Amino acid sequence: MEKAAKIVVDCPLRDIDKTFDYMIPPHLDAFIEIGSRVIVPFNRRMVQGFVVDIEENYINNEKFKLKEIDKVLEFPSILDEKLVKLAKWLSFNYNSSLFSCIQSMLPRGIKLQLSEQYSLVRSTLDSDFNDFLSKPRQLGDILDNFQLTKDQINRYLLEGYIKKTLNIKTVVKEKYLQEITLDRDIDEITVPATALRQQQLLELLDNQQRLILSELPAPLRGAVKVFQEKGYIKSKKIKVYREPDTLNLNEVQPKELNCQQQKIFGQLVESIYEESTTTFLLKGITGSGKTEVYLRFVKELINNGKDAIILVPEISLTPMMVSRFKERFGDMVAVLHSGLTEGQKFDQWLKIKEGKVKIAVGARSAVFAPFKNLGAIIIDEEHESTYKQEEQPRYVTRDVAKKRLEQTNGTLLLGSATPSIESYYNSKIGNYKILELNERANNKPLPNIDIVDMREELIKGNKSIFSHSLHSAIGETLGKGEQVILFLNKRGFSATTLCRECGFTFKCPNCDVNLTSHHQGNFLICHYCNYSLSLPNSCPKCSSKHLRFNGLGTERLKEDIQKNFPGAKIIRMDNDTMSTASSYNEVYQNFLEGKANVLIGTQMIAKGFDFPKVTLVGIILADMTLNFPDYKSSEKTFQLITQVAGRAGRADYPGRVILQTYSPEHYSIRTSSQYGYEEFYNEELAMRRSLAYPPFTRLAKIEVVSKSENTGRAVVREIYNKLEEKLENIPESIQLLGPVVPAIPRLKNKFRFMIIVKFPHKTSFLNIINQLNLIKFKSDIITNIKVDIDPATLM
DNA sequence: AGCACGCCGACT
DNA sequence: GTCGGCGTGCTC
Repeated sequence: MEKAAKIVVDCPLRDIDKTFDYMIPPHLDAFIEIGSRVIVPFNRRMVQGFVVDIEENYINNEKFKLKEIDKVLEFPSILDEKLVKLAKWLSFNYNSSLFSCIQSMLPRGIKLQLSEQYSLVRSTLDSDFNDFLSKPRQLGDILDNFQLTKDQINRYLLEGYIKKTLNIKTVVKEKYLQEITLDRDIDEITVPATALRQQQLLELLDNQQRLILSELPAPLRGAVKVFQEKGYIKSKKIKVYREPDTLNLNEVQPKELNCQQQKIFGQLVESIYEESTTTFLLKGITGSGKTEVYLRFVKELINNGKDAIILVPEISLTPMMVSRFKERFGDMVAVLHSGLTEGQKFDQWLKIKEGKVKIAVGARSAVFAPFKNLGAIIIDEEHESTYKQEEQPRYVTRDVAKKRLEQTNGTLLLGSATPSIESYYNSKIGNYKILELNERANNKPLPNIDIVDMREELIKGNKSIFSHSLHSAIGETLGKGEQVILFLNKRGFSATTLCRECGFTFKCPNCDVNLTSHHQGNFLICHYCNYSLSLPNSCPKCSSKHLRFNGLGTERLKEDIQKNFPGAKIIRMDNDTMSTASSYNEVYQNFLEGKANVLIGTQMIAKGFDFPKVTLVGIILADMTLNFPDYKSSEKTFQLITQVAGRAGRADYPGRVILQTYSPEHYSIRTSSQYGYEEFYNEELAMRRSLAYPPFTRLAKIEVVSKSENTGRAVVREIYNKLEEKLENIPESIQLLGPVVPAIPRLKNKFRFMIIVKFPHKTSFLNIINQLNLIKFKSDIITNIKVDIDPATLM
């Protein structure tokens, strides 16, 4: 009786989701489990792989003998069985290769670089060759130095002159420090009176007992060497975990919970002891103290011996959340997000894996943090679209979290001031339990939102981008020494640049979009492919000199503010000004300290900011997000307005919000200005129902991207026909739409074609799409096929 | 992805 | 004849 293992190999294959079978040799049997990382021979070379299944009674076929697993890399295994199970679920549900799913669960730095080396076993007739191979050499090295062919090398191998060994290198190395301590009684050590450095070192060692070699100044390291030679000291390697920078931490006493918070806390605590998974939706207005509830809940989990994961929507928000948790839980917290260095990521992951921490705070991929006894996952700002992974595997974090928690009967806690339509609907139909916080902790009312109809301003003869009321409000606010935030969801100077005589507009040569002007209009840049061009003096088509900037971006807004309010000190915050990782924090500090009094920004200013002196928020043009050609644009607009409005009046001064729009009658704008989530939800849900959009149906987006327009069109047609044929015999109603031409048909010089599928929640569609093996429709290397299940947008 | 095989043209 | 160009096919 023999054992075999199913293994996913680290090798991109045409047959996207194939596993390969290998024998488990008896001497490795004790170390191989589901989730083990192994090295296997694969088509004349060695590759890395993961064990995803073990077959106990494998009968080896004489005709087709399986190869054996060569090495096991870690024991206990790098992934546990539960995570492998989750990877299989991911692979099935998001039409992704099992390998890509496993990869997304591990830090990239864990990857190995394999290379083969040759060394001498017994002497050949060529003495130069013998000398050369006295130490291990790469094949390329040998071929460069000797007139040998690969065949001749292989003959040497066969005849036993040389041998091949596998060299395994990790991309990221674990970090160690040298710690030195005295190895003798201090009285036994005599240092010459002239040796100043040695005396300093001895004194330091006497005072501090242990010293870290790399922290000593260079001259003292010389003295360390002398001591080492004399045997006065011993040194020891100590493992350190690389830590990301954190904001300044203060000792913080837990805040008293108010009545609402207390009640919610009670319900969360109850769920810890339940033998099933509960999903809670915590709907709490800005400033209602959601984080304090998270902190208390996590404390309770830890007291029960469980681990917790806290997810935040983007990297810039992690430092805030991390410091809140570190203040309360000290070094029980690990941080995981893509802004860390490879080494930091690796070490933070290792700390979790080794059970050294109980809490992980991070971006979406932290949902896979390798805790053994996961008690809860908290998803803060659950409605954010950043929780959708846009690369393979294209998962929805909320659904992955739920699936993962089912393995340990853990609790899923979704928090938001403006829950996604899907989540709120789920709470209405009883899938999630709703928890509500509608009192602000400081009892301050939410700021008033005044809508200004920009059409009327135009009729009144006001052609500027500021309505009368916004203009005077900015003046007043600045006059009182208070601060203003202006929100505009478009970076750059102007949206389009056109010729006033012939109507020519500047377009990107690679994408079907207009170029956005930057740097006072001197440069034209494509926001999709970064193509840029300096603005010519005249129209390329008719040579007219009358070029005009149309539409408004943050850059021009800044210029206009400067013109209208000469005393204003302005900071701009958008993708262009946020070049480095630290700039976010810099802007935050500068504005907080009052070094500027106007903050202009795109949606990145909508979240997390807490400035006590901001009393006015201006939304320059709410229509910008509203007119996005996507079924979620109303929802996004509502959420953005609510969030941005929440930046005003956070401390002692009352705040106000002025919202400028050309469509004040739109329900997103109407309801958000009243903080009417329920009204918005009802209108939006009715719309979704009538048009058959989520949550009433599920969506899939199949996108064909090709350098050749004709190939792309042909491939999408072929897929459509095949799908149509497969769906014929299915009783459930699955709706195929397309092929659809997307809003931007050409991006980075590639043509795009889409098929949209609407399918029910209980579905066999996933089976069908997985069996279809779309890769085989791929006719050439210039055509790509992407499948996105539950996409964040249909664009 | 890599690695070998094979089939064709350019050269000793 | 044979060296090497890269198109094609396979990987338990």
